[in-house]
Amino acid sequence: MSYHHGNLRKQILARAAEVIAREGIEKLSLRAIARDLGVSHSAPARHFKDKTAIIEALATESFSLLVAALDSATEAAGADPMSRYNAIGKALVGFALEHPAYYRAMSHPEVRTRTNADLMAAHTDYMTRLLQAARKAQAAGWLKDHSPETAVLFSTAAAQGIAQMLTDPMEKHLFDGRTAKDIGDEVIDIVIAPQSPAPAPAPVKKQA
Amino acid sequence: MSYHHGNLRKQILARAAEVIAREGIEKLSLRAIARDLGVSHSAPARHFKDKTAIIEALATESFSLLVAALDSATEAAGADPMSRYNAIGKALVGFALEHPAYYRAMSHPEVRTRTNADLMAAHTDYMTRLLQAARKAQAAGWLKDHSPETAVLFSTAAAQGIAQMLTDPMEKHLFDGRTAKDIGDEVIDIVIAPQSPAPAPAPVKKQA
DNA sequence: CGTCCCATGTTGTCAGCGTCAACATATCGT
DNA sequence: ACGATATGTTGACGCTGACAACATGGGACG
Repeated sequence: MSYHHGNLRKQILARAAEVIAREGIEKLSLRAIARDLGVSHSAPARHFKDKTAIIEALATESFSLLVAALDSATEAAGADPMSRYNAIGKALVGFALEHPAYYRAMSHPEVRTRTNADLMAAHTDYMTRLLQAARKAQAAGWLKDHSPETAVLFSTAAAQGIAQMLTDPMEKHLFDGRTAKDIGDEVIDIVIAPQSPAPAPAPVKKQA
Repeated sequence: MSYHHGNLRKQILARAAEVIAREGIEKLSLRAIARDLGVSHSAPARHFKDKTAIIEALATESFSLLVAALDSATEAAGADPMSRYNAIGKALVGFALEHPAYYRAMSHPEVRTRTNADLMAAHTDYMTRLLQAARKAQAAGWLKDHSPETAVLFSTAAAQGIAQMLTDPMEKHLFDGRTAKDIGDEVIDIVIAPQSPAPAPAPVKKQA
């Protein structure tokens, strides 16, 4: 009971995520969080050296969650390399729609200029998986004439861009009655077809 | 001479643009701007009701500049509809790279939730042109099976996404020595081919 | 030419913020 | 049992955006 709070750090992150989701990342206030948690105004300082550190922690956590989500989506997509990369794209958009706070934390410009080791590691892990999956999709015929870097830039640009537009109040008029998720999926199918083309020339030969 | 400053409004916008370009939109401070312009701390209030109003004004201005840039790029691209839409994409990325302050103002979340009439009009004007150009590109064969809204969402998502990634310190490792502009152009060429395919069937007939 | 209005700029104040330093207390290893 | 240390508190500082009350000077209009 207590004076000591227990797991303040975790609760700060949770509360911060709520606020970001509901009111936007701009409105985040250390003091408001402290008040909400019934703790003194500078208690959070023991856990986060400054305000950005909270967003940074959220972003790091977010990369892990995202990688996990991508992994499970990839696995569920079967063996076809293009299906798998397509599933990654859809999972990325889905993640952004379902966890807006985490997603915004990841793309916050303040975070992107910081060189925190944990954060960078999480980001590298994420990027590495993307590059690997993209390479395999290229081997199956997708964007064969481009470097893997370009392929990843194009596809993540499209995925991140559509995620942003689908959560942008100013672009709602383009929805035309459809749900954000449906539009996202359709756009991802343009970026990379949902399955590899048939091997083409020779008639069917090897088959299970 | 003067107590009255003259064109404070214009200078505020100019100074704000500088600050945003150099230090990011987060660091914008009304009082700092006032100091820089040698004016009292609440002089800006006569011209902008609050801080966001400055960003809003910048965003509105930005949409106009962007539309102008897209128009001239379109014109320079000739008559082919796909060439024209391709040029729009490249011009959009170029604009983002050349005028980061304006571009960031346009995409600032705070601005996107505001329903300022001027801003909405500028945005609608922008979107209308995109839709028109996209429709013509579709008539020439691009993304024929999708609605114009989907086509615009996909292409602007990709363009905005790549613009963001190209200005993101955390993704520099994907550049591989190339310039941002070159990568942007390559990505846009993936989004929409730089010219319409030959009409296919009949051999060459009409020619100058 | 006079005078009044109002756009523009100033001064002063307020509450809220992030950060820091100095202090208090609980928890844990020994 | 006790002392180190992690965690929380209190108080202060300078900054911020916003507002209200006031000052000034240029332009409209007689």
